[in-house]
Amino acid sequence: MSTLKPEATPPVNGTLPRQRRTYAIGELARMFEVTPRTIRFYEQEGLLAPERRGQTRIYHEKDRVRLKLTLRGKRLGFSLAEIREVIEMYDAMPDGNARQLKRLLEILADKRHNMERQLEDIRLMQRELDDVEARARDVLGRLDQDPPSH
Amino acid sequence: MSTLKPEATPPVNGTLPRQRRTYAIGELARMFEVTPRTIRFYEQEGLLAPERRGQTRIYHEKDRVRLKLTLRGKRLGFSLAEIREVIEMYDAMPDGNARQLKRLLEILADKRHNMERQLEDIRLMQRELDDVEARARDVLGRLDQDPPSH
DNA sequence: GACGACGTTGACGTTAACGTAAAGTGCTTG
DNA sequence: CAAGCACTTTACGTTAACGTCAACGTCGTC
Repeated sequence: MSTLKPEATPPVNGTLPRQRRTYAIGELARMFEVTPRTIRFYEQEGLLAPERRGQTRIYHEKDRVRLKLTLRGKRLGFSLAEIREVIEMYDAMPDGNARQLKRLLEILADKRHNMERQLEDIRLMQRELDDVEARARDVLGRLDQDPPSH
Repeated sequence: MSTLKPEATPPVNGTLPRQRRTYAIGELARMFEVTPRTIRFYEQEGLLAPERRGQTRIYHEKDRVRLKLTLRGKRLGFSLAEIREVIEMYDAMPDGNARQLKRLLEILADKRHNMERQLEDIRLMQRELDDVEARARDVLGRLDQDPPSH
């Protein structure tokens, strides 16, 4: 990111520039501002399945994306178990039976509903914040022009 | 909500219709679909401070609003400690000093920033869901017209 | 070849947010 | 007045999501 290697001319082919295909656990951890412990824990919970080179874990683009999605899900209040459920069903999709797929659609509809409510919550909360901020500024202004006798 | 009491003519005065000013803990719990234990816990954590009639707690409109805001905050991923901090500062606002008020504004800005990110997260997540759903429907359709030999 | 940075596997600790169970109080209703 | 129901406090239990620590292996490099 801050290393100034000229990198020659960037490959202008149609596919993604596969310049840096793998990551070590520490790299990934710094990228997303989590600890390696967290990443290992997510693997233990079935959210990641990195390659192994001997003992050490090797993360590819796919794993990085999964981690990103996982963390986004977490910020939205989903539990790791919920996230795993979706990920597992997504992976099993191609040869999943109809029942499983319909179950997946149900789950997705549920998440969607959840996020609709969150959107509404955010709008309401933003109004509250606006309100509180206005009052605070009001009081502050009054303090400025009429400082407390104390 | 579904009780069909005629209620006489609703009071058409300017202020709020003060028909039902207080609530018992169980009532409030049912209203918000939480347990009484949760409500007591929130009190213990300094989020509520209901009146007492002898031993038992009496909740007023103000308490109900606080509980509503608290639960909304929780759905947005705020911790009870964070919520309490804002509530406390809000209560102490009228006679808060400038430093406290500025601190409050900082906190509010922070929450706001948080929610901007959440909005973005939700938009991204909704796209993911759209994508996953489309794939699922695709596979499902294929299953319908060409059932698996199994 | 010692050192430091990074990686690994257990295993136990910690925190938030309640759940649950015990034991008692107070009203009102048959 | 006994039963039942809602409320109370106290206290210990539980779960999720990691943190922390020990003990060890593996590089690169000075």
